[in-house]
Amino acid sequence: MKTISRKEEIIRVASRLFYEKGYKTVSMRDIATAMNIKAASLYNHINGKQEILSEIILKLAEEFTVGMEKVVSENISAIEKVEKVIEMHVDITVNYSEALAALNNDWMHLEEEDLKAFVKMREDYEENFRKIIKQGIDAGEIKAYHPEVILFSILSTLRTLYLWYQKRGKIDVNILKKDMVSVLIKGIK
Amino acid sequence: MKTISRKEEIIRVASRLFYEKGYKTVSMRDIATAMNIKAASLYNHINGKQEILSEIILKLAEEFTVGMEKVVSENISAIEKVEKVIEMHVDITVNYSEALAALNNDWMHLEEEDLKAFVKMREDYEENFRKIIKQGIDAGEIKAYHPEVILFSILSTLRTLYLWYQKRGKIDVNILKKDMVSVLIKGIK
DNA sequence: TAACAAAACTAACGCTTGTTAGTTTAACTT
DNA sequence: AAGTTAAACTAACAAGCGTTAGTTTTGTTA
Repeated sequence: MKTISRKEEIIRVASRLFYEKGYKTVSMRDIATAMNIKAASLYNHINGKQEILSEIILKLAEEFTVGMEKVVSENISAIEKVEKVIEMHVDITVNYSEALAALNNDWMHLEEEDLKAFVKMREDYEENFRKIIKQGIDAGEIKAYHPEVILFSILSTLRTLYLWYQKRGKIDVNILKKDMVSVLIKGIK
Repeated sequence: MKTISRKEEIIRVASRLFYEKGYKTVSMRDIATAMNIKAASLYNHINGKQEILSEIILKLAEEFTVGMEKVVSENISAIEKVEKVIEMHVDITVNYSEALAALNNDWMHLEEEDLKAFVKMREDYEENFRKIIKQGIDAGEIKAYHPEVILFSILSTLRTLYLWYQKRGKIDVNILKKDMVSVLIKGIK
């Protein structure tokens, strides 16, 4: 039986607050109050505010990186790869919709080491996506728009999905996947 | 000859800093330092930090509202209306790319009155856009996906455009408009 | 040049921030 | 029941925050 540790609980509560108000606006006292303890008690479980942020963001970034690498290595067409990427985004969004806010809005508040690691992962991710699209265009599966514009359009939608997923009553995952694939793929095929 | 007032200069400098680090992270001393003056001097021109934020956001929101109402009132097809909306977004993005960061990321830090006004404008805007899409579906001009999914997909892309416009060397406005219309419209038509 | 207004300055305020040190309580293990 | 450890507590710190009051500098007009 897996019980969640106090540290994990702090991170979960912090994610929710960061989602609502942003990293800089949420104080350690805010997080503590939400857990019915005092701010100083948090330090029995974590090293500081900064650590909470990097745990949230880097763990998620890892998830995206691993997912993307898996898709890239599969022996399927470019369009199918794009579909898989979309489905991965939907899966992660559904499971971590609150943590995604920090990744999207507060990554610039990471410190030196972590910031560099995050930016690297992000760039690699985009580069992998870009390659898939180019490969699809070369194979004649995807319309020959500027790859950059296609990449931007799809990624923008996927990255903002967590906002809409929260706002409108958490639709069924499979329906959501189907809708996203439809709207995002049909336009470029 | 129109010279910009000191107040306008403060707002311009603040916009740039908010774009880079976010409203909460930027202090009045940061803004002052960027202008080579002391923080207290800012108060000769503005009433407070909060006023800077609301001037930035509400002025932009007004711009969107007016633009949308103009499009809605035109006697053209739904698809043409969507095109006009996309072009309006591109125009505003090009002219106010830094101020757009505050509107997108820091609107929740507005206070009571201003916050209510902003949310109202935003909702009205989305509702107008939604109506255009539904009208297009009814007229058979737009594919019969869920209107909400189409709305979300297009708006996400447009709202994030300011990030990409800054990152990749400020492309020519007309080319950008053409690309955006292509990618966003062809998928739903 | 004297007068005036605009816009800078210094100094300080009350408050909140993240974090630490040291102590007490609560919950298991033996 | 005694001992041990995890996790809470109180109290305080140094630094940074937005803002105010009062003063000095700067630049323009009479």
